[in-house]
Amino acid sequence: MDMAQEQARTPRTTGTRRRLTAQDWADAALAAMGEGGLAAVAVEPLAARLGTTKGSFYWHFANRDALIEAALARWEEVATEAVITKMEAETDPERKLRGLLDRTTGAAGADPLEMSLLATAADPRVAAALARVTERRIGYVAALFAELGCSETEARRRGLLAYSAYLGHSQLGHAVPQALPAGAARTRYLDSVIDTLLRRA
Amino acid sequence: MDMAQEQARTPRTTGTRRRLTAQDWADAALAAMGEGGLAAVAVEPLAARLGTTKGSFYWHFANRDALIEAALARWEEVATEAVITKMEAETDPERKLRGLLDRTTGAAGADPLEMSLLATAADPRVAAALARVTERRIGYVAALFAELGCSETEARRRGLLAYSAYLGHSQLGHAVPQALPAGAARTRYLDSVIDTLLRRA
DNA sequence: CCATGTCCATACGCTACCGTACAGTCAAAC
DNA sequence: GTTTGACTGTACGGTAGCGTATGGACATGG
Repeated sequence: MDMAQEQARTPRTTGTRRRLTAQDWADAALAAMGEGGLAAVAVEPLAARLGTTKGSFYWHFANRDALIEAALARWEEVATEAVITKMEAETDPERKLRGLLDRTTGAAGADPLEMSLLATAADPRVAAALARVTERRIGYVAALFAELGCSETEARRRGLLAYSAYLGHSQLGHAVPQALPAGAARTRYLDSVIDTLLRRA
Repeated sequence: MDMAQEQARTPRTTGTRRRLTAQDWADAALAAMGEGGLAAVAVEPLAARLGTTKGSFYWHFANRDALIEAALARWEEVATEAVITKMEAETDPERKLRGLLDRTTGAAGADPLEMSLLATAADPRVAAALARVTERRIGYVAALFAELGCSETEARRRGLLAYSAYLGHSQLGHAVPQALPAGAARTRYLDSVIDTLLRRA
């Protein structure tokens, strides 16, 4: 998700050259990670991209690891709630599900950052963040199925299947987009998926 | 998947210290990639792991890129057909599907190498290999649904959904295994998934 | 106007890895 | 037994990135 929303958090020194905050670095780290994986979270390249130098970085962080940790914390805080809270405008659970699927399989659905994180689960910090976010999401979807009349275990099953399908779809959108239907076919496909998931709810 | 099957391809010098082939390097590269991603495909560490030195490597390959290319080619050749050919023992398409799901969501389902490759789709060579393998697999599953009486487009849709679910499941198995049911619950879950995917076939 | 604390720039040493050069080894062919 | 060619070891130079040290710059409060 959309980072860099509140840009005027520091007094914002007149107009010469703005000073950076730790969050600026964390956001840049997430962006880099989305593009080139964890390995791309490298201090010097990031500094270049931010138009500054390592001197700045090592003021805000003890080392590269601290940056990674901060970036993960920021992601965790933002990644889950972003979509879910937007969905809460709707009340009908079926429409919520549909909205979720639409939103998460759209352009932003193939979020390269999440793909990177999933591929970096060997790192225990990443794994921990992923575990929390995943549980939150699956739980949310399962709750929707429960609202639609499924038993607890059935709701969990369907939530898991739905979330798996979403993850796989994202992977495909990211790595093999030509395998996915586009345009009108995409809509028909999503309809059919919803239909399959909801049948005999 | 399972490499190093034919180990006696070279005359296999008596018993002192065996010499390496290009394939040995390619297999080692795939192994390393499964563990640490593309970045872990590094000549010197691989040499150490193989108990040799760079001198050997640069005899067999022009450079690191050539190794990566060879490793991808080897993966592509092996990854798709392995499971599919095993499935062909069965004749009933529904049982084939079930077998596929069982096999691919088992222990080997969370193949870290595939996860790594999916995360490295930014590399055009990786993307090309993935595209071919993915198309082959989805096509195969879609053909099964067609055998079960689906129309062409419906079969493709279900094949895509099934493959997406498989990919997502693999991701979860790899990154957040505790989110997946285990033991008997796993069997019940897979049953329910098959059931969902096949309904009104 | 100076002092102080915050933030950044620059220079440095260190390590890991890439790729090259070249000398050495060792089995097989003759 | 020598030669030959496939293979390996070692030493070297180059680059990228980490982390440290230290000296500014610059705003703000005294």
